[in-house]
Amino acid sequence: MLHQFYLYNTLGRKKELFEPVNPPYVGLYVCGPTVYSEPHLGHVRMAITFDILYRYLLFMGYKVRYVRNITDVGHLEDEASGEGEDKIAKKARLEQLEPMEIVQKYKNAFQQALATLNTLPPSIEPTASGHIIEQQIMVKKILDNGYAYEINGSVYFDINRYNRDHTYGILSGRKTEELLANTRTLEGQEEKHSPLDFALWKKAGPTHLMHWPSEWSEGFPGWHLECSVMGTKYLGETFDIHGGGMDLMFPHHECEIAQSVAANGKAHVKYWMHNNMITINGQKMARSLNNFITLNQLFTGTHPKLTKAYSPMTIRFFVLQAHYRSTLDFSDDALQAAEKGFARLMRGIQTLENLKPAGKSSVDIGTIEQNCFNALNDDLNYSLALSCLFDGITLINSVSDGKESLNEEDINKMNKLYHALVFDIFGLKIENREGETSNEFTSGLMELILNYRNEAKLRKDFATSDKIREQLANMGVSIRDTKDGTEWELM
RNA sequence: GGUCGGUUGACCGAGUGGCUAGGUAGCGGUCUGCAAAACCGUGUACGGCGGUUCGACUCCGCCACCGACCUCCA
Repeated sequence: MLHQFYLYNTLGRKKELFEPVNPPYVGLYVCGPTVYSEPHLGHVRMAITFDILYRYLLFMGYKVRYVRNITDVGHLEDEASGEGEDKIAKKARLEQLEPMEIVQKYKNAFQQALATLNTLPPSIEPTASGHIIEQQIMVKKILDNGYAYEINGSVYFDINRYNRDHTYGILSGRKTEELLANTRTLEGQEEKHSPLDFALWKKAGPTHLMHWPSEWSEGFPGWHLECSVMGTKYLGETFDIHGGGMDLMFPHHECEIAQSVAANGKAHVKYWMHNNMITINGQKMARSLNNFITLNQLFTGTHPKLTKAYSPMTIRFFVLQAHYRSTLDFSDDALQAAEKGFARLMRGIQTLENLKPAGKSSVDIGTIEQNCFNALNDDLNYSLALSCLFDGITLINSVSDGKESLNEEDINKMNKLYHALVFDIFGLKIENREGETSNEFTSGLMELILNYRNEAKLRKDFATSDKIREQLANMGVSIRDTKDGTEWELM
């Protein structure tokens, strides 16, 4: 199948045909989490969006190297708090732990949470602290090229100098003059020639815990350096796709571009992709706004805004329902709707797997497949593709009800399509509770119980059969009588 | 204030110059001993005001409101 895959490039603000720099290889770099607190719903949007992109690229036959960094060298703390203190260091002192202990703890939490959500692990998950030398080399390169200056052991990027040869702001559409007009006067900025200049290397204060030696000072790398460095180290000086949340567009990604151009003479990224935020009551869900819901709270239902626990696949389905460039508003109602929608999809696939073939098909299957891939090829519109799959689910159910028919070939095609889309590309999976439903002992018991119930039904002893059903329900087992027997599942 | 984006039915949320998005909930029906599931039917949805057009929710203009970014943030 020929895939004309279009991606919305933030650089240029329009959809462009995706053509890898060096086919069939694709380099994908995504800004990962800063690991100093629990993973929350906001992180999930990023992880799932780019997981689906990664899976779809693989599906199309590309050889993809997916790099997602872990920021373990904390960025500067809010300057208002004084010393430009390293965030990770600050938290570490509060909890009386080594900084690297914090990093390890939340890194583990992230990796585990993302695995639970069935995201594929990146090919490389580099850390900023593991690339201090490379970052220093890049600082040196930028200094050598004349786009930075050293002062008091710190090195700053020189925006004015850069603007003589290039243009700062091409990604976010910002103009230097306008930025300057709106600059706030912040403390600790006297060293900079211009307020827009940003640190490439920062001398560590006496209270600063995370620091490394360098030719300029004992210090730490600037906010934006790690991504420029690790992206080009593992994917080349110019690679295909760089992703991240919209809130990183400026200044983070803008600075990345400037750094790469200043160091290597060319931009390092062909397609910039930005996912939108998850909102709660219309406002961005973020650590800094303190309105976030952690994944743990979602999985256990322990948050005032939640009426119950939601499974990882429900969360994934929830995220899947909105296009990645739209905001997605969180609510308990929306999650309940997602939970039921996901169950319907999974039941439909089960029905599809058990469909009896007819001599000929009464409907055309081809349009469903066509619609699904048209949607995905149009800027990864997975929410539209999902709605196409639901059209197919209605069809599948109709066939199961005997109102429509499909021949064997079409049933096989449908099976292939649904498995490719739902499991391989969307990354959903059937959630059966390990150890609860999938052992022989349990299924033996259930068969025994349901047999007794069916015998009661045959005797028209509905009082008994209903009592069994009720008691099973109390234990969390729901049952459904079908023409082929009785099905059961854990609620 | 600047830049960018949004405003869709009870809720979440796609999309298009004329044809049902989809999911969830509701209502009516079919099936079933009942329930569940499933199927069928059903709701004068597109912020306001103008304009372009044979026709606009979809294009243009103005206005209102909301949000993101401009400071670490997915």
